[in-house]
Amino acid sequence: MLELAILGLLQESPMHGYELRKQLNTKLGAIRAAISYGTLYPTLRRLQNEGWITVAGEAPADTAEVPPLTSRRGRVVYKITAEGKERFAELLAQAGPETYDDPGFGVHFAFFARTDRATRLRILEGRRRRVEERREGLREVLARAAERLDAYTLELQRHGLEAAEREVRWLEELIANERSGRQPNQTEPPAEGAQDQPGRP
Amino acid sequence: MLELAILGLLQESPMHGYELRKQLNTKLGAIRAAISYGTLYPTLRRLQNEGWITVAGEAPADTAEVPPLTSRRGRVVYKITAEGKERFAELLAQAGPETYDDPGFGVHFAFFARTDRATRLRILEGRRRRVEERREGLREVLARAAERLDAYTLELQRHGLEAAEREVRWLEELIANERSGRQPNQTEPPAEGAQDQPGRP
DNA sequence: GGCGCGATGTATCGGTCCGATACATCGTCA
DNA sequence: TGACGATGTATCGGACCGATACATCGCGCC
Repeated sequence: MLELAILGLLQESPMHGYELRKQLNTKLGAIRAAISYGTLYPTLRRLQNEGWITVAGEAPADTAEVPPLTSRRGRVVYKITAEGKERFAELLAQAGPETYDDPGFGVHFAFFARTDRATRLRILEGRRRRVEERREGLREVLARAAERLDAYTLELQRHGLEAAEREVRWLEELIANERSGRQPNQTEPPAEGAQDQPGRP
Repeated sequence: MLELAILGLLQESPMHGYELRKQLNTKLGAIRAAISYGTLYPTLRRLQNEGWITVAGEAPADTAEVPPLTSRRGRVVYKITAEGKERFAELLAQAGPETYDDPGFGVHFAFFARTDRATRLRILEGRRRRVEERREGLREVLARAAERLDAYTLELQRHGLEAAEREVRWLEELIANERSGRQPNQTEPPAEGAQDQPGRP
């Protein structure tokens, strides 16, 4: 979940916590509201203990990616390790849990550019199945228990049903695109160097 | 959150945990996937300690609402207290936290039939403001950081933006309906006895 | 000259909720 | 008789959040 996102962003460049949170929010802004520091810092420590990331003291001026901004002080810069890259690939390949409202799908999707097509298809189809199940559940409630629910609850179910139908259509489109080898939109694939190998660092 | 939903359902009739979970799932099916027992039972105990609910031993056969099904055994039937009803009204009146992806709005909405119009409008408008903020944030990312994100991440943002726009329209409609005194759909108001007083038991 | 104020930056704490798991009873169908 | 699924209660570890605390920096305003 958050572990996957952190490793994915640190794979692009080392960062300190504050910057990491900002990038996390723009990358995952469509999924979750804003990641909390009460989650971020303990998770960073856990990743450190597991050996997936290391701290790189103060921000070194020799790295062109991170402009030193002001002076050197408090900032703790995190950097992914070789084991961390393996862990990232491992997390990328496995789908999240079976629940509908799990944000794991969105996080996986946000890193689809680093995933191979077979895994993308597997995850998209798994998601589609879950949303379809939810859709059927809502339809059943609306068809069979409608008279026992008040107008507001019914309206809520209708809205949820419409959202589920919409997401299924979206997923169908994405799956069709994947099968025909196209990108999700008309944009050219990035084709930059040294980040197209999903599994082996 | 869950406390509000439990008190709301127990207000209608006493229930044991298993049945409570089922009704919770149909009532809130459009919001959350399925409430876990690891949440339900500790919450029930907490509500009991606070005095909002009491356990009613075994299922009494004299209550017409709860058919005894099989024999009397393990089942723990929960019942709301007078203080619990006050607590329910108090929770109903106050809006949830300020975050976008909080399920509190949906739970509130599911009990709108028990809320007065002013509170309904306040909650709907608060929700609209939050979704609008999220929508603006996504638009900004799509307008200003699009070239730094890959095609999949962009597609995710687009889908999130569309969902946000859609929800704003939905909320506008609901707000307009509230202002003109209509129900969310064309259904007649229930008009059953003794449950139209939102605040005072 | 100085003073406040918002952005930057790290960190903890209590609480909510989830997924997995365990265990026991009941009715049904083979 | 015995396997199986539905019913039913319960605990445990872990993920994540919201509030809070605290410190520094640059900038504008008086």
